[in-house]
Amino acid sequence: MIELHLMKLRARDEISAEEEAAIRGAVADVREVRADTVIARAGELIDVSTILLSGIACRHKDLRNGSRQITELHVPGDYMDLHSFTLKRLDHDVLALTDCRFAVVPHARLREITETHPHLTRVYWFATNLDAAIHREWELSLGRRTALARVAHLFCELQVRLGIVGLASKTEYELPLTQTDLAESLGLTSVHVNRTLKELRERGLAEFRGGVVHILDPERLAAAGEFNPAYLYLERLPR
Amino acid sequence: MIELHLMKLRARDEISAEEEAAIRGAVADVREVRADTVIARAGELIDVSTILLSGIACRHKDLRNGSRQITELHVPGDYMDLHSFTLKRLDHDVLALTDCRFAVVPHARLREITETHPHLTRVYWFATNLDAAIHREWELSLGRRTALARVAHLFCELQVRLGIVGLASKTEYELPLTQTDLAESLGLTSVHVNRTLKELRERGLAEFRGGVVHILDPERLAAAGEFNPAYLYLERLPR
DNA sequence: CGGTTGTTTGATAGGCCTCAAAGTCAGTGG
DNA sequence: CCACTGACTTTGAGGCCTATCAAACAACCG
Repeated sequence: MIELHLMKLRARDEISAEEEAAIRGAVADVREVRADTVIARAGELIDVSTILLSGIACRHKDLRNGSRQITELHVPGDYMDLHSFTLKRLDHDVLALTDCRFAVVPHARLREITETHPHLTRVYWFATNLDAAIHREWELSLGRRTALARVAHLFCELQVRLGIVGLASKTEYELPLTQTDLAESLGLTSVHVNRTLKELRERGLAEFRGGVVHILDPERLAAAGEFNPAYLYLERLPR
Repeated sequence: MIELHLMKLRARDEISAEEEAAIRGAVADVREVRADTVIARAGELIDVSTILLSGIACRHKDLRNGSRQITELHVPGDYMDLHSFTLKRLDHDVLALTDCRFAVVPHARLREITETHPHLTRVYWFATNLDAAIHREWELSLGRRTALARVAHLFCELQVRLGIVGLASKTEYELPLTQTDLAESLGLTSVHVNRTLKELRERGLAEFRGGVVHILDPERLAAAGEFNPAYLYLERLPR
């Protein structure tokens, strides 16, 4: 059930059997929602966090004129709002972009973990710091990368993140998003995303059709996006 | 010495006398560097974190073509790289933008805190989550706000953050940065920042001269940047 | 099979970038 | 005290990347 979550954690550190039990024991509920459902709303006091089990979700913030910025995409295994445990409120919505299943973990149980499992606490602290590292990389994309490089970079990032939980091969993975979703992640318009996808295709770098990403030339795609996975912290170290 | 750091923490939660002692006891050293010095380098294994005592510093990431994106500005009282405690390496440089003084805290002492002070651990976890919230707000700026709104928003953010530690009044604060520094924070060129500052001045919203920000009309400036300080979590809550 | 959602293409516009040079100012040294 | 220097700011001209507006096209669905 939360196997993918454990895979993600174990890609970065060792998780003991006892810690695994604590993680499993923290889950109070599993829920399913349809695409377009708000899973956690900005501004409200929150007392649970959620682990994505299947589907794609996002964190987003909107401007008054209706334009939307997705600040991170969530893949299965991700804690979508672990940071609400200490923040108490969110500064963004968490939105299901596809139908989603997720586990619900009461903050009270996370608090117990911080009182009794220092190492697991650090592992979860790490997990939120990893989210922040992704935010920083996206700031670089949004601030400095061209449209083509942004798309290329995102496709590389998702290949790695989905690969960790067994949902991507080297060259292919499902990504059931619309071009508008991509645009809102990349700080572009859907029209320009469409043209940029066309260019990626014509250059033989990657294809995006029917909710599937085909990476045609991994090396050149990574080069086009200046993708360096260091910010995803793919090493097992004691945290 | 780390008074400003304590002010920042106490704006968000209560810190007991014993916790304060633990915070103070964690400091191993105080150092000073000149402007343009790298305080922590991306990619290296790190075993200390640093608290900014005076000056302005930043986190930044660069592209190969030399363009730079500052992902967060640090003001006195901020932990500049508390996240390196769990990440072990940084995905970005920490750079002094002005002459800076900072306290050095070995990770070993942070680890002791996580073993013995669960509440203080959560407070520090909160602090890194606050950094992430700032990253998200900057993603929104970089992805969706106009140049004018970006500058306006940044000036509002820094007024609040410097105000918390007593370094800003409602309408004025020192910000000894160049227009190039601002450009690298805002995803713009220095030329365009210059023109945008001119427009802010002509509209009677804010002035930036000689390293000082004058907010001429706080309400209209906040409106121009669509600034809502909720993402800075200015409420004392048990974390 | 009309309605809805999402994709694709075309034409035009504009915000910001690039390149270039002049202006300002503090600091330095003769 | 005044050239000289270097760092930063300011302004101008032109261009490009991406946005905007619009419409055709495709795919799915009740």
